[in-house]
Amino acid sequence: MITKVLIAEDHESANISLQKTLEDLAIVDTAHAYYCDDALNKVSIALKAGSSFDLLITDLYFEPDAREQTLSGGMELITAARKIQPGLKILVFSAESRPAIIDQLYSQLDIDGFVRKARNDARELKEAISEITRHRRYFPRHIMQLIEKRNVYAFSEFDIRIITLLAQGMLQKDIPAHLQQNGIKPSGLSSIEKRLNQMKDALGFSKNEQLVAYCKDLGAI
Amino acid sequence: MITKVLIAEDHESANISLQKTLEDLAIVDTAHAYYCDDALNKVSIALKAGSSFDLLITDLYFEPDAREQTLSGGMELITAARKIQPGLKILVFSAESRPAIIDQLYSQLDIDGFVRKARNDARELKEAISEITRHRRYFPRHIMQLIEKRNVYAFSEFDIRIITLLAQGMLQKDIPAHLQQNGIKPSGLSSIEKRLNQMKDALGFSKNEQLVAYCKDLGAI
DNA sequence: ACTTTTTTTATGGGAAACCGTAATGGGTGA
DNA sequence: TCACCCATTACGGTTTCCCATAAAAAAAGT
Repeated sequence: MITKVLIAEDHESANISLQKTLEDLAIVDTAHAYYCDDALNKVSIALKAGSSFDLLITDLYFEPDAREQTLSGGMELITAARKIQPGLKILVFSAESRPAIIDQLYSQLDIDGFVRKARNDARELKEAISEITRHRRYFPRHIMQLIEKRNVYAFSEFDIRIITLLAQGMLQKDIPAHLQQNGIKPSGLSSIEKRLNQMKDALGFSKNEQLVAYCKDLGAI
Repeated sequence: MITKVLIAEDHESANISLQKTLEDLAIVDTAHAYYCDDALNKVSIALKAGSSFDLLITDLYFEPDAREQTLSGGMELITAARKIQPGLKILVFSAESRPAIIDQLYSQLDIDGFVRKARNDARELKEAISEITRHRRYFPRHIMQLIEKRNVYAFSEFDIRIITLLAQGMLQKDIPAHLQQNGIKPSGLSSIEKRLNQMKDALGFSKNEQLVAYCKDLGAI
């Protein structure tokens, strides 16, 4: 059963609606954190006091301000929180829509649910919490579709590296030297051209600009 | 005095927190619209019934779904609503942070206030409504700073057009023909090169890929 | 150990992009 | 009308990219 919930969210308004939604579910034991570091602290303190949180609802991106933070965002918070309390359930509530990012949350950070800030987000939040209470993960169909849409082409580390360098303005002809310096191989110019051609071919593109735009949309770079 | 408020916002959660915030201000006569067209309808109906709204709180961007809409977003809604009820006060509540857009809201659409979905947005909403009640416009300092901080390059329609075409894979040398077909001038290849160079120079870039990536990050394309 | 296959790297010709300069054309004022 | 200014366009040389082919290296198979 989920009774004690921590909300990590910098937007005051989102915080308010989350609290209201939890009230509707008869969950009244809630704590709020407007900064990642605060959130981690509260998890730690509650754990030591023997009254640990059952669920952490967190955003992904926190706007930086004057207060210096060690945790840069929701992903780091999730990793850090799970480190000190492995069983903690985690529900991400964010406006993020890029498939690569959401996929990473499920596959690498092993979160229990993701609700996108969108049309019916309050209703979805209730569904998600209800699922998590039953020790199930929340995988709504439209989120799955979003993730699967990514499987058009599977970018490798190498692919991303090349496209990132291009997006940063590096000349194609200068990439081999850069790869060699970082001990990455293959590093030949022909290999880079070949890889780019394969990607463009698979996606029906003809120019590198298209690859950059596509990867930006996906959140791959 | 502001007593009757219409909220146009597709996010259920944002809607909830707005309602809560208005309740705190003892404003209980509120209506909600999850679509722009609905919002305009409600403004129109209330006006005809002699019980018009005092204030419209609206988001800028509404996610398209199955329901076909004539109004594409908050900006069009504002224009349309002011057309049928010129005196309507308008407060924009959005995550938008691009200076050029916010500036446009104040200077062209003549809105009464803008609150960005951010850290202290609920508090700011109360301040804004309080100001608007006194028939003053809400121009907090940090919003003004955002607008004035226009050191970032202001892309023109022409710029965006060119970069969009590049991101879609069109060859630079083929762009002049395309522009001529659409009756856009200048259309010379040199003019396009010049514009691209100006943009790259202003942003410290050297390659078109950087421009594409930058515009994707900005949401300009 | 040797051959076969695959991957990586090198090379050269042609296309596109880049960059400076010159020519063209349209508007403004004397 | 003419001269002038500005924006736009045209042109030529250089660099980078693109693409096909060949050589070299590495991996796999016998």
